Amino acid sequence: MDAEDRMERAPRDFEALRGLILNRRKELPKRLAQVAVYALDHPEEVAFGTAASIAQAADVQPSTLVRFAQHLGFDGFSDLQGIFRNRLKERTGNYEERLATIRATTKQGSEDIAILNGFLGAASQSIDKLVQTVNPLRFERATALLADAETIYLIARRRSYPIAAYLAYAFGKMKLRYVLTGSMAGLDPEMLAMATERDAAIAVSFSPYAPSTIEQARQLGALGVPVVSITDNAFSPLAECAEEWLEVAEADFAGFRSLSASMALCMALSVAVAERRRRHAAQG
Amino acid sequence: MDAEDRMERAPRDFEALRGLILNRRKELPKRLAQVAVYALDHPEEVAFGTAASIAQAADVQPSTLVRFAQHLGFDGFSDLQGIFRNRLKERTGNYEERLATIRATTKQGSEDIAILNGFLGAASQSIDKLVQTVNPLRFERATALLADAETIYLIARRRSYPIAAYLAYAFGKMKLRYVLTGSMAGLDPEMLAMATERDAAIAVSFSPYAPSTIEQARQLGALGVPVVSITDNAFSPLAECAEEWLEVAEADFAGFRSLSASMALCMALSVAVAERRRRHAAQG
DNA sequence: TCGTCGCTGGAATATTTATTCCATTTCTGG
DNA sequence: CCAGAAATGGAATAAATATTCCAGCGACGA
Repeated sequence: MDAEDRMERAPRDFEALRGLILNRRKELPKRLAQVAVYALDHPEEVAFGTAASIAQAADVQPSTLVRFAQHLGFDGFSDLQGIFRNRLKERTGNYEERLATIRATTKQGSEDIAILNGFLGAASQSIDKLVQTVNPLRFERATALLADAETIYLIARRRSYPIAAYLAYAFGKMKLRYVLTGSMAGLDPEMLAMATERDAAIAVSFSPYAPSTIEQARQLGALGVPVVSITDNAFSPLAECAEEWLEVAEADFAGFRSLSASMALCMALSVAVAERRRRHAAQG
Repeated sequence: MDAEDRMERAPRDFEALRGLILNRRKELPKRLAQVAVYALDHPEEVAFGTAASIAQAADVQPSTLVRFAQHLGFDGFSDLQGIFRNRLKERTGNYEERLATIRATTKQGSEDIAILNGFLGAASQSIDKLVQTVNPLRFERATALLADAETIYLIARRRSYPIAAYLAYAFGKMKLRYVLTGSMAGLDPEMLAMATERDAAIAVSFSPYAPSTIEQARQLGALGVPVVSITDNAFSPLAECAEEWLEVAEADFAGFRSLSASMALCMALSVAVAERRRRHAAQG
């Protein structure tokens, strides 16, 4: 019975395994479900890791891995792991193949896929470019400046607004005090008027620059509030009026500029600021 | 001397290792040369196999493998095998190249720069992974589904909210009718109740899933509104309740997951939908 | 031709890694 | 609320795997 079950159930290829896990997902006990999620989320780790390392990463006991495998009809964990390894083996030769497939698909007229590939390409390119061109010194100065601030004002409109929204989320998570402008119509000037020299601001805008971003950055600058700006060009009005500025040149596809590099930069900026404050707090 | 040699010689990445083996090839004793040839010829076997299995395949003794590794400056066979495994893990386009650049920068830099490089690396990796794993068919179906909708409801909270904010911007630009949820406190249910089968929705959420996103996606699903969801995992509640779903596995740095790939995917999705409508309008 | 030195095979050992087992906890149905 | 069943954690055990060691072999120089 048991052996028979195993014969019948244990899938021998990854897709079947994936399907089986997906089906069983709901009827799986807590820890086994945890393993299921981890396994499908981190197939490489499962393929290469040891039972102990995977168990630790998935926050279960090694024995749970074995039980999970047996539950699915495998002999043991090693048996299950074999499926994950085979998948990787098979896939390795296929990378070029896959790219070719994508290209072929594109040519044979799926415009949707062409667009997707275009944007992925643009994103990839933007990040590469940022890696190459980022000025480390400026990034450090910007971080230091923001780490010293009491409250950080976030200024971004239109296309750049998602970046400010992300910064707001991250700052909130990390307990850094911030104020997001542009949320309540018409009240921004009053809110910004309360900023002091001990605060700071992040202004984000790319050509064509949103007038209100520029205006508010200038207003804060006039109050003596140090402004860190993120923009696309040394001649940007934001570069002029900011105490410190960072350049991000996003590649575009079909006239739509990527946001990927700016997003990565801002994520790094927020974490770096939090980290610096933590260090500072620990020392002082 | 011996230890010093090891320090200097043992390469830490596959390309360097390959170069080293190629250089030494001629001055290597017979059996070790045999291993060298086999290793470069069957890197997958070396990555996955055990010392015994590889030894058998290469027609040498297991101890020869250890000697080979040590000869090259590694601690032992396992150490050498690690290089082969990492290569398979990281094998994605020009990713290795990028990482090399990043590593070089990181060494000479401060912690701030390390953080920046970490996020850029994660972004890069996420995008590469999306390129490899995206399901073109699903992307097309999602596009088609959204192109047919009258109004598109955008559902995303917390970390995913910036993505919805971007979609709102893009849809606005392209004159696609949309409704962004979560803006006015408490009125979402009433707003969503007005959706019909002729509309559609995009729901975005990553683990840990925001409860209100799930709830609203389910509410719309129950009304017969087709939902396209963007999530990180086949087990995501969003994958279950959606008519069509797209998987984005974002890499993380220091526990903060990148948004770059999701962003690129959504940009592509919005443009593809607009483009499809344009085509359709031209035809019909 | 002999002795030395490095290479090699293979067994012995050490180490790592998977698996099993059982006491304890957590569910489930009455 | 209680019994019984299922699931779980963690230590004990078994299995596998890598590494070390050494005797024998073969090349090379004296």
